[in-house]
Amino acid sequence: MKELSKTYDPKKVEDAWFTHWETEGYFHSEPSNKKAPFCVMIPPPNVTGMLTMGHVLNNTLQDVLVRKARMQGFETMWLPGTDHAGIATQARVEKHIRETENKTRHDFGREKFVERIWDWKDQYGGMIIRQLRKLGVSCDWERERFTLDEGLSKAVREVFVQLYEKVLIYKGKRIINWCPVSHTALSDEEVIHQEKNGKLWHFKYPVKGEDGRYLVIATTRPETMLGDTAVAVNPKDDRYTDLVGKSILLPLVGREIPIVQDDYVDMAFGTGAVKITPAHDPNDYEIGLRHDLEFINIMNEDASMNEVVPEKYKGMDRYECRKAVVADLDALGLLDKIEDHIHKVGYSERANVPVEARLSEQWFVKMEPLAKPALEAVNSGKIKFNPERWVKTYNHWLENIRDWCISRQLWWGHRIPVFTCTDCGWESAEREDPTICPVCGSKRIKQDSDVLDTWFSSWLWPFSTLGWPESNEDLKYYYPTNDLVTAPDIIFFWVARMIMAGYEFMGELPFKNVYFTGLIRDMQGRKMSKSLGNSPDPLEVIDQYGADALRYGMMLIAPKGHDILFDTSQIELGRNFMNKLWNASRFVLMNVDESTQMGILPDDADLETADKWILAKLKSTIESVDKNLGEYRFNDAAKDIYDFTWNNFCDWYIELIKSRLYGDDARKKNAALHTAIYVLRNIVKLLHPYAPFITEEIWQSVKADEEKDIMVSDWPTTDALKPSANAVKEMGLVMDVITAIRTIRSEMTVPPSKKADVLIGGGSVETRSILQTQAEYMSALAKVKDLSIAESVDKPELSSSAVVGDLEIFVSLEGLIDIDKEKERLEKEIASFEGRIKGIKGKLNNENFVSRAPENVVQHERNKLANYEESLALLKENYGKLAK
RNA sequence: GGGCGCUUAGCUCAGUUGGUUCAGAGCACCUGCCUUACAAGCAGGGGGUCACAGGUUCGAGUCCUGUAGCGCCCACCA
Repeated sequence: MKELSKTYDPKKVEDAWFTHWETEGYFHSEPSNKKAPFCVMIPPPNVTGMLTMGHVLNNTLQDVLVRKARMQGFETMWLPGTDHAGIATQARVEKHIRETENKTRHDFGREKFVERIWDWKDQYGGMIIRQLRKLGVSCDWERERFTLDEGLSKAVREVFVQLYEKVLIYKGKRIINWCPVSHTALSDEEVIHQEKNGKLWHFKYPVKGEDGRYLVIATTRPETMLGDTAVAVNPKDDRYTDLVGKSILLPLVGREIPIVQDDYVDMAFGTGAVKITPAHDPNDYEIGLRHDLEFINIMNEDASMNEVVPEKYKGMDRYECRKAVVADLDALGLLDKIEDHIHKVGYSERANVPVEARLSEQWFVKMEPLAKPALEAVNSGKIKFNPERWVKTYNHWLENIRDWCISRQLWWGHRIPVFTCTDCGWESAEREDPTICPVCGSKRIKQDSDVLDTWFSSWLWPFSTLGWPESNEDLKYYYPTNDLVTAPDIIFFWVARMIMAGYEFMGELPFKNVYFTGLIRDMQGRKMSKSLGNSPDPLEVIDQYGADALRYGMMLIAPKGHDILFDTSQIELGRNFMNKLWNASRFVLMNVDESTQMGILPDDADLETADKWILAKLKSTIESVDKNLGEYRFNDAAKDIYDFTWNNFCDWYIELIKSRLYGDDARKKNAALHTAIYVLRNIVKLLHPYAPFITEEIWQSVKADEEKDIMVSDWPTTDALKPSANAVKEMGLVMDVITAIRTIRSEMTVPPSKKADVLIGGGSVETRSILQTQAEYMSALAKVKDLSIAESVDKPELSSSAVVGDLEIFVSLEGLIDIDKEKERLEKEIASFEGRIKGIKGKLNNENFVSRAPENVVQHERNKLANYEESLALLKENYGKLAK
């Protein structure tokens, strides 16, 4: 027999078990014709990433699903991997090179720089994968993929070509979101709108040919006036009717620009006159198109002013220029007024600086045709969202979907496979790099220099990782996958697009269920972030409490899809539970000897009420865990196991069997011990998906020799467990009596060492016989010396009393009873019963209740009333005896 | 401007089909215990008008309407 240490030390076992599982090949999956598949694709973390609490939550949830499925006999495959994260990774390496070598990417050139990123990736990247392993997650590590690896790159290229050929990918000159730090275009989803306190500047624009007459415009972006090519008013605005057709002499620039009419202009906002900068604002761009205006780009890639602006402003940063323009207009007497103004400013998701609207040529995916099947799949219920409310968000986005800007002016990523001939202008997207132009035969062929948005590879993840576009066994077997677990903040970036890609390229849904997690916040409700320093390092938490404690604690506080306020102290709960389980196991194992058989249930004839009771509780626990996990109620299932283990098994059952274990009757001892082992085996199995390490460790001591490791064992069933209503009822009674005695003892501060005589009177013959049978339990658990049970008993002179239903209980407390305390106790009890009785009487006196409520409900109230009244009578009687 | 969510004990939160202890858990607090599995523990206890106002119902923490506060998402008002 294996001796367990007194406190559980996760450090001693966790790494060893992980290595063992990996060596045994438990993580790996291959298509099987005997088993049904269960497949989960990890949301690939950024290759630059470090493990956060968000990852802990997300990956533990997946591991719970996966480990349970594996135990249930599915051929289970959880595919891990990382995302190349274009902007983030490139920026990281650029920073690294700037800091270590004081160089920029341009010092290297494209090819060399990309090589440097690969070097960096090999050296520092994928840290998060190693960290995930510390968490114990059971991914198929042999199948790890990277969005920029060869296979996935091939899938990306195939998809691009297909969409290009269907003209669902096109190149267009548009106003896009431009990040002035990363120097690239961004998609709409990569822009975060933040509310800011800004100003609304009112400028006087001189009307040409009308000396001293001005048109006052209002703007939040003074610096862009250098690129103004019109002023617009609403056609219905009669304040300005006479100005239409006239023009403005643009101050500081001297350009003559027209005054135009456009419905877009809101007469009620500002002055009703708007400056139009078609190259720097999406609305102005539309107006520019409608009125055939000039498009003047006044900025460089870094949002500094370019050479088309007047000399003075050239090279200025946009905000520096803003100050200068305002000052200069003021000096000219053209600043009318400045108002405070709250407005939304778009920030670059990655670089956290305001984005610039920029007119440029980019590649787009036409989304509307892809959205249709994706909408249908979710709304028909083929794909289920948990919680369901995210369907609305999903629908809203897809119903108003806009084309996806997929080109990025970066070097790190999948290069756009579009080639043009410099001689004849031929252009095409190609699966293989062409060497000569198929039209004119020229060898002067250029590939587009941009790369694709990172999400353009992520949206293929559920099938590109399985080898698509090659057809193969993996793809046939594992696709469509089962569950996707992800945070709701990437519902547009990723979830919706994966569904679209699934239907477009595979003709089928990519997964059947989506579980949206909550966001992890700190106790003040703030998002966890590096800059706030409020994000605990999961590895430190693991070091302190163990991976199981972290995982289990996290699951226990992770309600269904709500944000989570996280504090490390909450993990203590998990740690305490692991230790409790450890010690319960230790206790059971201390009683094991060579004759003990693991995994058998004793003969029915040998089972005592307590055994039947714990087995009945186990049965309902297994059922509840199954039900809750089936509904993605991870926290409820975790709580089921906790309550059963701690409250039923440890606090009651183990205490109840001690006398048998310590006694001489081998048969009784065996029944108790084997029941305890049976229950414990089921507990560790139920808990294994949540806490894989400790359960594997304990399992080794309670498994039969021929049994496999717990990770690949069978999920608990209730097949061998019979419900036992009698045992539950009987134990309930015994536990109530024990608690009543304990309460008296505690309230009278009887020292635990002191045993007391107890008299129990009243009740039915049946009740008394139950108590008589279980007398030993009461003696042991309530520290009773002599116990007498009779139909009627006389209250001992110096005693304290309690009432349990129609039973009265006297605890004889010579020398310890405090009459005043006892009086107070009973008065409180009496008041409590009187209150309850009053409530029920009120109900039963209500004619409507009696006539309209279901019979069983009414009957239940009547029973309750009768019971309470009986209890009250006994209480009053005893109180009367006390008073005299 | 639309949409979603939250409000239950001092704190963090459960509460699934309206009705069996449905007013709960953990932490914190109070009392007593190093009782040979566990002080990361054991036994007992105090503590809440379920945000507010209406409504439906025999019956509402639970369903409906409205209000307030907080939070999030989406949207081109300069």
